[in-house]
Amino acid sequence: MSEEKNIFKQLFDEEESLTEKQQKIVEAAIEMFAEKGYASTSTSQIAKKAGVAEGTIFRHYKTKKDLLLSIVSPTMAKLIAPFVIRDLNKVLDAKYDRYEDFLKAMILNRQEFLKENMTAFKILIQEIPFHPELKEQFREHIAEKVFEKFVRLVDHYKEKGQIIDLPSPAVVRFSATSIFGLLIVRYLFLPEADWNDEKEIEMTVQMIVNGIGKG
Amino acid sequence: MSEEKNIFKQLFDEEESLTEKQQKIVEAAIEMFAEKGYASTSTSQIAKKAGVAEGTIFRHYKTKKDLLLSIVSPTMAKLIAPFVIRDLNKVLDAKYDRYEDFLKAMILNRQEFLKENMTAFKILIQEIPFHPELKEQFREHIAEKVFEKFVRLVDHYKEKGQIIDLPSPAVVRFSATSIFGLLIVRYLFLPEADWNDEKEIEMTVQMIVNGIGKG
Amino acid sequence: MSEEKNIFKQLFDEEESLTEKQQKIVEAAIEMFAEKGYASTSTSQIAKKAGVAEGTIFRHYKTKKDLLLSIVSPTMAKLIAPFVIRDLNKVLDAKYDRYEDFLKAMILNRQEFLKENMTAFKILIQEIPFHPELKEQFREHIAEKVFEKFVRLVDHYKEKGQIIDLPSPAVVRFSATSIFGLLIVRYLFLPEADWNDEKEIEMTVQMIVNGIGKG
Amino acid sequence: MSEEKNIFKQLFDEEESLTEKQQKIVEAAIEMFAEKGYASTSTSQIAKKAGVAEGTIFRHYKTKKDLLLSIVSPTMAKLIAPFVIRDLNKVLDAKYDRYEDFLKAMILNRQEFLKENMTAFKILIQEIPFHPELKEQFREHIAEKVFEKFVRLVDHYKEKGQIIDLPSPAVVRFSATSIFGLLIVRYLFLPEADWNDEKEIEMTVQMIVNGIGKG
DNA sequence: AATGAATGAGTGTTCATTCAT
DNA sequence: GATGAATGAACACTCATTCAT
Repeated sequence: MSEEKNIFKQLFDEEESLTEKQQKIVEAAIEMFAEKGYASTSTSQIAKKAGVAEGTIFRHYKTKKDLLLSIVSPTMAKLIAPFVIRDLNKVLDAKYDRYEDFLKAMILNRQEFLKENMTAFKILIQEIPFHPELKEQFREHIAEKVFEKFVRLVDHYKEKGQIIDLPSPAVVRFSATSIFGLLIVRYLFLPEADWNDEKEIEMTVQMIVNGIGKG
Repeated sequence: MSEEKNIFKQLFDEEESLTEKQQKIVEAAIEMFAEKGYASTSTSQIAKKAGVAEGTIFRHYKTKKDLLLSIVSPTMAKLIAPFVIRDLNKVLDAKYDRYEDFLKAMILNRQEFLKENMTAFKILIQEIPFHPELKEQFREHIAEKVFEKFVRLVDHYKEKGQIIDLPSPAVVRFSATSIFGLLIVRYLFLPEADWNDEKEIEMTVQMIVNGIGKG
Repeated sequence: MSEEKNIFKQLFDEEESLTEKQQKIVEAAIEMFAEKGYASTSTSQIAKKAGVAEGTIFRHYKTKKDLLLSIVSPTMAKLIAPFVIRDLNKVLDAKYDRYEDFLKAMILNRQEFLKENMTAFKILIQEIPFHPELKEQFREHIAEKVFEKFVRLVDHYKEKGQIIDLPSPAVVRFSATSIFGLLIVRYLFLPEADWNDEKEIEMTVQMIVNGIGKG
Repeated sequence: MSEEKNIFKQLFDEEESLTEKQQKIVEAAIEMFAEKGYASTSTSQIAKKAGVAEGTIFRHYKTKKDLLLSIVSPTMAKLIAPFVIRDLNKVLDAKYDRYEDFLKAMILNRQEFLKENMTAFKILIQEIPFHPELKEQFREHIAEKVFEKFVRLVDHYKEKGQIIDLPSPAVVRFSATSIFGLLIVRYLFLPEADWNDEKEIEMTVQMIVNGIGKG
């Protein structure tokens, strides 16, 4: 619980009190980390791109890694925020009768977020493998909390008779990789292709729910 | 075409003529690149782990990047090898009546490969974003050739009446992300979990083909 | 002469007009300079320890070295103060018939001073070798004026027949190093040992006087 | 015991296997450390003065501090070497009937050593206060072993009736500070003055012995 | 008077690469 | 073929000092 609070406190602290220079540093860092990777981006390059002195970076962020985490931790927190609200099931009951509707709503919602945080998200998934702290945050928040919530959610729709009798973890994995597959292809692999987003989502949800086989 | 030749030539060159020291260098490099990333692994660390002098690395590989490519390019080539054989369709006709069977066979086959080349594969997907040459190789070989072949393959099964009438690229994307989703979760996220591989594949193919909806 | 005035002016300036913050800065600086040395102590560390902003230090002391000198120069001045009074010989005639008595009185007096200014004294002797200004002050005030005065003083007691016929400079050096040897061992090397100060002084004076005394 | 071995192993290892560049680095470092102090000497300055690349320093010495210790530890070891030979007392019995003779011999011997290692010795005493490892070495080797040996030695001459009945530690301290007082004044304070070394030693020994001698 | 953000030169150290042996 | 000493540019980070508030 305190962990959760922490991650969200970081989130808001940062959002508000960023000085102008700090803002520029973060922007430059995001751009460069995404393009060349954290390890291959030097603080002097960030400083130059941000138009500040190199020392200024270290006045705001104790280390280069601090700067990375200040970008990537809040992104992870915001990414999973919709799933850690306390009464998710109530929302679902009230608003989404069908798993299909829930999926569609969720994809749209997260797509909106990713569209605006694509670069930070890219950094997040690129750097997770190299930083134990990130791995740990990922494990704790996503692999455990969100996954578990999602499993219960699938159970919920199973009880309603909407989902076939396969193990819920497998269903969750299948749903999740299909969704993230779409979003990653859409925003990371081929971001400049001409997409009809709504239709792609529609089709993806349809394939998840109905599969691609005939009759 | 010459690119393609290149990639395969490298593949076989390497396999055969590796001296003992070279073998040790490559092994050490694979282990460290996977763990800490290319940029964060120093040639001196590789040399130490391989038990050779630092200069020896540069006798065999002109640059550090050469060493990376000697690991990663053949891996990409081998990974997609089954899809670039000239008469894939004939094979399919002869052996796999149903898309389902093809999928199952393919997943099993690639799983076998990944199991033995997991570390190199990990490096491959981790480093692609940071190296234009790799991006280009990926684009040319996978995003174009393999994807295209896959699309024709889906068309093939569509004509047989086995696949619903959605745009083939969407179907391919869906199939591919579901499969890679499984393999990545299985081998990269949770490699030490207790998996019943055969059953997972079974279920995944079933979900791709039938979806998760009821009735 | 103007130098001398300077050194004493500083001495009193400081004593009186120190603001509260300034006091804290000086205290923090003394503590840290003694422990880690001038060069290895950063102004930011001093500021933090003093509980003031870094800029505040530079409002009171133009440079970091100014801060050092404001600590060390007055200490040197006070240390040698008893020797630069104009009519030392009269005092001696009036009060100390024997060299022995003079030595004992002097050691006791300087010991009192060192006990209370040990840390600043430590800084003084540690930093003298690295700062030309301090070397110069030392040379001018101690190596010349005080030494010369001491030589005349030994001559004085020689005339009284109390000191053997060795060159006065050698006698002075011997007396001085014996005394400072005691004080340095006592206060810098083994400050927390259990000392019987009076007895140590007694013995040291006895050894010096036996050494150079006449029958 | 193993400590002792260590310190002497360093001593000889180093003496022999120094490459030409390493020799130059050490020479440059000694010169600069003595002049400006360890903390105020930068590795780039050392490199420049030694005529090598900065990286070369770190090929031979893992850190800047390693370089310091490689200079200063052997110096301390050699300085105290004559006192840690196993059968010091036998030597004394055989060669020096009188404390006076022993003192004279020892001063001459150590003076010879200091003359040739003055700069390293200067660094040693300047840096001891700032480096816990050096403090510890000093405490262990000098403050304990050598001091203790010296005390027994004074006891030895006391039994022979040559030294007055004052506590041996005080006698040792007095002798030692008088001797080091001479050597420090001679070699550090006023190295370029015109000294009659033999006569100074003669006088100092005389004053010490008169001071603590019997009859 | 006091602050603390900003600076840019400088720090110790690591790097990929070269080359004489 | 293999070595490892040597390089100098680059690295993350710290420094004393300035100045607008």
